[in-house]
Amino acid sequence: MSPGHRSRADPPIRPPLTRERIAATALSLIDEVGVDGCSMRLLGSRLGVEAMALYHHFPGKGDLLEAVMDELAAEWDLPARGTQPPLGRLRHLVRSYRATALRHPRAFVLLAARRFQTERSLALSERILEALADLGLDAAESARWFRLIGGFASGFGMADAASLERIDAPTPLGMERGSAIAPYPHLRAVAPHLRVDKLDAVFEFGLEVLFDALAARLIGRP
Amino acid sequence: MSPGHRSRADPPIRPPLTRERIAATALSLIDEVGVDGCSMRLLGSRLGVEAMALYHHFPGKGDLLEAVMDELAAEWDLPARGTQPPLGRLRHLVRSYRATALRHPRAFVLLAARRFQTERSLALSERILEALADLGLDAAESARWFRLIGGFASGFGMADAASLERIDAPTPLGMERGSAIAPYPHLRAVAPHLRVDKLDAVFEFGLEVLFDALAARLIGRP
DNA sequence: ACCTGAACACCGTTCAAGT
DNA sequence: ACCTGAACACCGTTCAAGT
Repeated sequence: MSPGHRSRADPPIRPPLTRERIAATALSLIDEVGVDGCSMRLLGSRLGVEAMALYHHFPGKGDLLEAVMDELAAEWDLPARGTQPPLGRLRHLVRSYRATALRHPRAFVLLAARRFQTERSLALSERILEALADLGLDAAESARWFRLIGGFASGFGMADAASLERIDAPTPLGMERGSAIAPYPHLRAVAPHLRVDKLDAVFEFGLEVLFDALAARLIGRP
Repeated sequence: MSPGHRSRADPPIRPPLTRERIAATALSLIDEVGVDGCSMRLLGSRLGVEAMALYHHFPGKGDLLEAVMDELAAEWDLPARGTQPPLGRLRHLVRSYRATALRHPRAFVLLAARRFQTERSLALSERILEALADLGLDAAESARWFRLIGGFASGFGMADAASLERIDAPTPLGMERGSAIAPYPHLRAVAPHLRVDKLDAVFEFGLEVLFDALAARLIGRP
């Protein structure tokens, strides 16, 4: 027998349990069953381990979910300062953030609803503020635009996630079905333009409005 | 003894259990302990009743939370069509929606994260679309502005709610404490302008940017 | 150091029974 | 019709025990 031989009594081989592997598995489990459906016990079984083993890598479920948020943040693309002018970088950062809602509609609520202080999330904020500073905004103006852009990206992402949820969800469709909105003529007229296939165009329109307004306020500055 | 006499064996008097009273109590319980802390058992005990009694008024917890959302919606003020010009009505509607985040920071996440199809929520959407139509926008343009304004209001409200949460929460403060943001110079510089006492000013700035942009695109229309 | 098994104090929900 | 009590199938988490 070769030196690598495993007898019948050996436990089955599996990749070692690490924070990274746990968080990545948790994210794909949330993609399947949602945040509420992602229990420590179910996650453990996905990893071939008892639920309690997870507590050797995370103090509690809150910390695990924070690691999942960092997993989302790892997908962001943060362009370096020299590669593009500030407005282009801003556009790129906002698109990158919103793309998370399209890829992980069920996990996106974590970003919007929970405090969020990982290295990568702070890095995104720093890049946005850096771009605003490069445009010549002072700290008070940057704070205003930061919250405006952030509110837009977060609110838009939530709406995207909700729209994508509905596609294969068994829940009542609401707007897409005529029934609930029947007494509301304006809702009826606008509903076709809020469909899932229009999400990108509507998002790009909002981005354009915001950045046009920002650019307009920069005219005549040193 | 008077006809209204109650013998020692009578159960204690309490207001009758109705959907309305259950939903209102659930909202104030969520204000105290958050959505996750609002269990059917705890809510029942607040109402002087076993948890299972609630299932005679709501098919499940999801329906109860929808009634809580309608309770939030009942606080909105929807101005009638004749009282103000369309832009003034829009401003009023967005302020009214965002005010919910200030009054009920722990409940606000329900509005942002859950599908939401009560009469009152549809009425708010209809009023917003009515104002946009009164400005002369067609259905496709209305859909774009509806999502832009909605994303702004929703995203901003979530940020407000998160800021208010932090005040008496035992969770780490992050930005307000210097430690986590120490390596990020722009975050450090901007943090003082993101404090809770600046929320209103920052919100009004965003509102002004959005409505200026909207008004600018209406110039020269019939 | 890493994982298991049993246990504790909770959940939402079902169901038969009470009044 | 409205509410209770017991029960079921789950939770997150603690802790002593295994290797």
